[in-house]
Amino acid sequence: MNYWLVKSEPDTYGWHHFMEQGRAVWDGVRNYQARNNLRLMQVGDQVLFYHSVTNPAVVGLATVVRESYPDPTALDEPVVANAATRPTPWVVVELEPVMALEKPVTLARIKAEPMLATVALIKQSRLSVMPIKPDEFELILAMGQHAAKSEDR
DNA sequence: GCCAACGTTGGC
DNA sequence: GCCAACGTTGGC
Repeated sequence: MNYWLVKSEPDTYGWHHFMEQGRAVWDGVRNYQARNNLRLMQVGDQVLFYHSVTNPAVVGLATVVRESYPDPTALDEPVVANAATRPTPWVVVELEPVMALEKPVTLARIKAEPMLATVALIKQSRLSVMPIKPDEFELILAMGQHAAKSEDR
């Protein structure tokens, strides 16, 4: 099993919206590195759901329920002239929520944790779909389940 | 609202 | 193939 982190702006598509829908087609990714990561996702992989821009934090856990297929929202775009023979290069996966974290793991806490200094979230702040190492994943999840810490929010 | 970092585009 | 200009993302 692999572990990932996906970003979404809460004002555009937040965790609560995701929970209400119960399932999301993760479309609109238009970055090759992020696309490559989508292609590697397998059913059952665990996905951290991160809110960017507004109160940046990991807020929930999701899982992959359908592997990558061509992004239907890309078909209208003038990406490829010969669309008849060459499909869009962009893909989607489908995700379902597993649980909300008891306490959001803020970007500030992630940055303050030495063991998380190498996560792509920090090193490559603009990447919207990134792999997470198992140890890092477990730590972030644990940080989100410990209601004790009082220093933030 | 500002700005730094990054990715993409297009001229040469 | 290089690089400047430009657009976008995302933290603060």
